[in-house]
Amino acid sequence: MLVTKNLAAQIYQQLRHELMAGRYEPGQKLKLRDLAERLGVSVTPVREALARLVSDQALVQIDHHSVCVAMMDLPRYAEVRELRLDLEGKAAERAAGSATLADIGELRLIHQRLLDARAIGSHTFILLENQNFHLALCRFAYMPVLLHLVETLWLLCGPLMHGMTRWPVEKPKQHPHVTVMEALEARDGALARAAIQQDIAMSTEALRRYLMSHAERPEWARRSLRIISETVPAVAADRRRALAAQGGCHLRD
Amino acid sequence: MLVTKNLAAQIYQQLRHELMAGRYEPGQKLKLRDLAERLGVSVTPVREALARLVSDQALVQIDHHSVCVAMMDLPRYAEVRELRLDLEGKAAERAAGSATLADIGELRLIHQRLLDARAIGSHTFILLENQNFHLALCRFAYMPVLLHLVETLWLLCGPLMHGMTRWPVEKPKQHPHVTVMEALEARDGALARAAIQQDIAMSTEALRRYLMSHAERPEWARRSLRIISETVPAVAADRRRALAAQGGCHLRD
DNA sequence: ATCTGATATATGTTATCACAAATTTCCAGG
DNA sequence: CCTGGAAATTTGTGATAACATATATCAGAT
Repeated sequence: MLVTKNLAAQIYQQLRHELMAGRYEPGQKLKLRDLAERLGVSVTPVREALARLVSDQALVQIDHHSVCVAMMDLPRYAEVRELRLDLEGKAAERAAGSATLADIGELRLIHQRLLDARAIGSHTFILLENQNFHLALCRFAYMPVLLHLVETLWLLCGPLMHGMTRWPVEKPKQHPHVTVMEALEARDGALARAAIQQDIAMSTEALRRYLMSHAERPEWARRSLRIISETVPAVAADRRRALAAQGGCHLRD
Repeated sequence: MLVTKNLAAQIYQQLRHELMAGRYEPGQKLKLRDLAERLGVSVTPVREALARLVSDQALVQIDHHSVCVAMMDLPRYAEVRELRLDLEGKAAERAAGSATLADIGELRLIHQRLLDARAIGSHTFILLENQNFHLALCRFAYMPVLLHLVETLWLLCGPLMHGMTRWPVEKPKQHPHVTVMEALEARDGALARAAIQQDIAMSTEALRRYLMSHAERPEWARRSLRIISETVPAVAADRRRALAAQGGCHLRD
């Protein structure tokens, strides 16, 4: 088994993690040669990595030639929140039936690290371990496609955390994560769903307030909010024409 | 306004549409120079396009150096089906409140083309217009993130349609699409959701049977089913170490 | 002093080349 | 005829160069 993948994949992973960790500012332009120089490689693999992140919608094409970190406004964030409630709720419910004891142990470890990070006041690590907890929970549902969708959502709102210095210190009787883990042990799907949804609702409220206070953005970056779909309706006609021209044949080697 | 985007983006769009239309066989290897020659360009933009499709999980890295069309087995397809029921159901419900008369008119046009295609027995166009209907419905919910997720799911199961020559000729009193459009006019979200879910359930049943009859796949392609997540747990430790090494500083220019 | 236009710099795009790794081909040996 | 291994071909990877376009800089005119 080879541990080192190609350069482009490594760079993609690194940028993806940095994006999810909120290390780039929304609207920030990413320059090819700058990144290449910083990473000590040529522009070719960097281009490939950026292209993949555009596909992930973590970056957006701003004007046919330069890319920037995706922006988010209030309506879009509300949408991400709603979808996270649905999808992570479903994952939690499913995980209650599929998570092994080892899985639950891993969740406990992650949550302990989260508590440690909170104890020393490290916001970076609080964010990171919180993300780890949510993604691990989705992993333990053993639904790879669902996990992919949830990762997409986390990647989307990662840049929002940029510059975030406070994390809500919830004061319920018990941290929702603990309730989730108890529910998994008890194989109580409904409780697991409710608990993770409460956690999402609480933590996203903080981000929502943060987003409202930073509502104004660079004027040119506003456009990135309009980019919504890869299959634009305008090309549908051309698609049909192209398909008709080529008939029903398949492009097998 | 410039109509021509760069080569890599054009190729990405073309391959994406071809994938969604089922013009490639699951497990089929895609060779860089073959594609480049067929498209009349050099390998560089093709590489970028393929990289994006790997991010979309429409293609998978098979052994660190070659990519093939993503495979799907029965459990994974069940997952896609379940997620489609949820997400497209939500979109339909939302669209009932947000779709304009023009939007409903567009749906009617698409459905008419679907009927035309069925009349002449063109399976390619039946598939295409059916896909158009579902994606347009999601578009009219005006939830761009949700639309992106649903497109991801359609892209994932596009290759399954490869070589599909029959489409279920449902015989309910009324085509579910018609019920959807009526529900949108009546602003009845619950009905719209139920109707599109019935449509999904009916049409996916045919694909499920098709998948069962083609269960056996090239041996080496089986591996592609194991590739599930970009943020593998193994790298979590290194991530934390890297973050710690760089402190809390941000990578602003 | 400000605006305008030209030049210069920066930046994205794409083809080509050199290299490495994998696959295939083909020949020798059994 | 089959098998093993070496050579040849194929295929992906990544750097570089040439080019196009956008942005910045600066000089000159009003």
